[in-house]
Amino acid sequence: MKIPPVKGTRDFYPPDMALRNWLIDGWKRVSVRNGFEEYDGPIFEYLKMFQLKSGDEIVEQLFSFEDRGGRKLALRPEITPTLARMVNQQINSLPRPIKWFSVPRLCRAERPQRGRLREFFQWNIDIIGVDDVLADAEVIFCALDYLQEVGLTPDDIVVKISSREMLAAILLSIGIAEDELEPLYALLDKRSRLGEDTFEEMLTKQVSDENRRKKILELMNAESVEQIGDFVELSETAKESVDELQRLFELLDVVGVADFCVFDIGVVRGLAYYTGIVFEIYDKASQFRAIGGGGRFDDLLKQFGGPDMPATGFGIGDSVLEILLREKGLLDMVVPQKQLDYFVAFTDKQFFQKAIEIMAKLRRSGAAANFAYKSTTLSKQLKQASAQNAQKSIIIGRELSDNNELVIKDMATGEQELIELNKFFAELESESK
RNA sequence: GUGAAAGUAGCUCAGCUGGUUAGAGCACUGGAUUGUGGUUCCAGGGGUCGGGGGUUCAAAUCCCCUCUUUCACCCCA
Repeated sequence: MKIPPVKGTRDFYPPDMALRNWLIDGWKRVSVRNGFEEYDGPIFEYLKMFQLKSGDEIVEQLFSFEDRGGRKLALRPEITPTLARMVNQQINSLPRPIKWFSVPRLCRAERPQRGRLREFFQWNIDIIGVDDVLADAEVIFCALDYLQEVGLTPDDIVVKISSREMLAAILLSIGIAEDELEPLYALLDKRSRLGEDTFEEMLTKQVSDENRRKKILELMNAESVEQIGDFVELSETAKESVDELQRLFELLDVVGVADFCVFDIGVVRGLAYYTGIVFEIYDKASQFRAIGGGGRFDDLLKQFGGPDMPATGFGIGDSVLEILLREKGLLDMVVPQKQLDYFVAFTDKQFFQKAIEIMAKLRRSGAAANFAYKSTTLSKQLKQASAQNAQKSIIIGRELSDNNELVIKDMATGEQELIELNKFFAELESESK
């Protein structure tokens, strides 16, 4: 019986695995140089943890199950609730600010499509305990630090930034009721995809007052933070949020990533727990779905039974990123599959034992070494050496039996040199130290 | 979850107005090459044509169901 792979999952063959590791190693390296420490949690949690604060969207996409003790569990669709749980558990002993990152494997029971799978990896970084917008700037910088490192430029990607807090303050100040906010967020989020007429039509359904409607439509035209005040009169709280956004853009300019960043009032985000600054990263042509996104979730820790502590962070998934990088040609030269330092070949059966002895010695001293299982011609063995990307081949033959010498062949240049056996290993030892 | 299109070798695809043992390129294995590889040449393995059912003398080809993928909704990594 042939069993197919499960819908929306991927098999990682060695070349795929090499790429995945390259991607994830990059995430980790950049996280560390930005001052973040790695953490991880379990791949499943109590179902109710995700039902609590993530919002309906995520809950609908949960893979959930019951264990033998009747516990209702779910595979994690995101790691932020786990982060909140973990931080809360040790909050009194953790030095602030808490700057943590993780590369969790996540599962969501969505309908699979290009760039959207049922199992994927996500790079998350979070700063907990800093309410200053400086933390939001740092988080955005960190994401862009990585994206730039892999070769993406402002011509390729854009970070769209807004503030939920500001949007709420403005909407409230023009007379929108508190309970009307959520559905309105959803509509505003969709605006760019709907087209002007449809958007106005749907807005009319939600906001009956024509005056308010007009103000919202005007507000949508704001192309920069500075312009917002031109379209609507700002309340005191709205003004504070606008100032905060303005400061964020100044900071992004100071750290040199302003070229990537734009203000976009349409960015609201689906997860329910976002409170302040929110952002999403897209390819410039808007050809693919969002590469990543994030924002402030100042209430989450408290909602999970912890202290009132501000937090901000982002997530970037592996699948859209990979599609984008491939399209931009940035994966072409990446990722050598197999890196072998030495391939040990022998010219005659009589040298076989010596060959595996030397191969074992190479491995013990830290070099990656392989050899041919079958005793075949030297030609065949060198062919294998090439196929395995060996940097050098060691040929064991009469030179060894006559003069105790190895033939070292550089596979890139084809050049060969003779070196005395003990001298070779002495040099190898000193290199590894 | 809703709507639409596609599924032929490991990969990219040809064949499809139904008709002899289903093809190519790349990849893979072996040989040409008895002490020198990445090139070339030759040969070989590999497919119940996504799966199941139906129509027919005859199905990769037509019909139905199902699975998977892709696209659009939905939403976002």
